[in-house]
Amino acid sequence: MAIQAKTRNEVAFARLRGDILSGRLIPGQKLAFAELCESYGVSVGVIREALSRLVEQGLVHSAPQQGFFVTTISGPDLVYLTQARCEIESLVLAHAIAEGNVEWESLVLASHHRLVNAPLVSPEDPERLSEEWVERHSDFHQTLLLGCENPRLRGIAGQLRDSAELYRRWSVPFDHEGDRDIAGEHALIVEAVLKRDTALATQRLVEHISKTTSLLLESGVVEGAEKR
Amino acid sequence: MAIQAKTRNEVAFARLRGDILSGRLIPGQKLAFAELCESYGVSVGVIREALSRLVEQGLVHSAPQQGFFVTTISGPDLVYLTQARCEIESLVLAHAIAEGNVEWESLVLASHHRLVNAPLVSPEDPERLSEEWVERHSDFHQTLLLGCENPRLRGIAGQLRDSAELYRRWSVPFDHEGDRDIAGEHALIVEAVLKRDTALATQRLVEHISKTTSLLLESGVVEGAEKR
DNA sequence: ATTTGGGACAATTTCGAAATTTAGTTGACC
DNA sequence: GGTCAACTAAATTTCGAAATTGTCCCAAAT
Repeated sequence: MAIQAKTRNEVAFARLRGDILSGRLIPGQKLAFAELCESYGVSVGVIREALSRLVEQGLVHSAPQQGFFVTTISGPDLVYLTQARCEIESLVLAHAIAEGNVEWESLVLASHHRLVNAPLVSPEDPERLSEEWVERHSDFHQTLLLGCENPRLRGIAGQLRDSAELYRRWSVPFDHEGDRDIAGEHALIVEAVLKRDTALATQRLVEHISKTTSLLLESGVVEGAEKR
Repeated sequence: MAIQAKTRNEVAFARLRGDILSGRLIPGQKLAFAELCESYGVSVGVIREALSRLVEQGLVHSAPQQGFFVTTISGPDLVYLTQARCEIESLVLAHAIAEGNVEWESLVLASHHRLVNAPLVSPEDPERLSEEWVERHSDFHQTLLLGCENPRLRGIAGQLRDSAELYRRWSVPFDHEGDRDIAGEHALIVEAVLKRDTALATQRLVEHISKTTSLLLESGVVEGAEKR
């Protein structure tokens, strides 16, 4: 008896979700059933169910009788998303600083250490962020908010962060203007969090989030991508 | 050729969602396929897809190989949900007051007027809120937040309000302590909103949301319902 | 030259049964 | 008398084809 605790639906959902968040499936791309069925080795019903769940998460868009597509990106949406993230992640981080215990502080330190010791750019393509760094970066920010006791607030913040992952593929690892230090920004956030300085921590988090969006908008790559 | 713009999936989803939000399907209840298929006149695949979407909305819970259930309610969850609603709806209302135009003010007045002219309790059962009032009450609160330009923030607030509908079935229309005036609370919120007094409006909104939760927790009906 | 209609093709949507798994019950054995 | 195993029954999960709908191309008419 093979150990198959997870249903085929769950694995298809997890894999589809991973393919979208990692950028292997790019915004605007059509998600055809025939192709996905063969690729994942399951029937259309399983794929439909997984896609429906992703629609509700905002990662996939469905047009009735027309199919499913990876949610498209756009400049205005990025602005809205960034505003929402700044305000809500600040709120949740404030809760975390107020409610988090020593165990949480340890987790923050640990996840930050893992992030620092990850290569920023991919070995094979120095123009793209490494998958390892993206994974640890996501973990680090999620851990920052883990001190907040309210699971509803944590869930909402995580949902917004997932949506933002759609844009990460287009982020440039190097700031060509030369005046950015991502690692330093993370370190400053950790410092303020451990000092329990809520105002300083939220301010630095907002600047960190805003900076990424500003550079992305200025690069003009979003407008180029949304034409698909 | 019959005009059927909506797929069977969409109608099943909408109807299931309505049945849950209106309390016809109560928290903890099992959602068996055979029953739903006959009731809605569709096959299992359609039901599965609709249920999967509702799972992602937090209205339905799924246990692999075991079926789907209406999300259960609990005291702790109600506390978390209320805290999240207070903080996020305040945030969105502040945006609405800052960004909303005259057209939005008109919508607020209109939806409030419709709410005032709806019967509070059901004609056949004076112990329960009327469906008409619940519908208009939901519309009123949604309209309040409609002035916020950011669709992401509006969506999050609406999502939290939907989750709170699971608890509305257990709300008592009459405050047996006798010191509550729901209609008055709504009027005060409208007044503060039209005066563009952000601090006062958000304060009154928070008190309005908190009051409902307090009465529900004090009544002890939630602990009785979650035992199912 | 543009538009309108028909028709073949491809894709999504829906169905109903087969395959798996879980829950409940009966029986045998310690 | 209690525990465990196997069997039965009911439910979920999965599949693959049928039905429906949208898309595209081409021909005919304005």
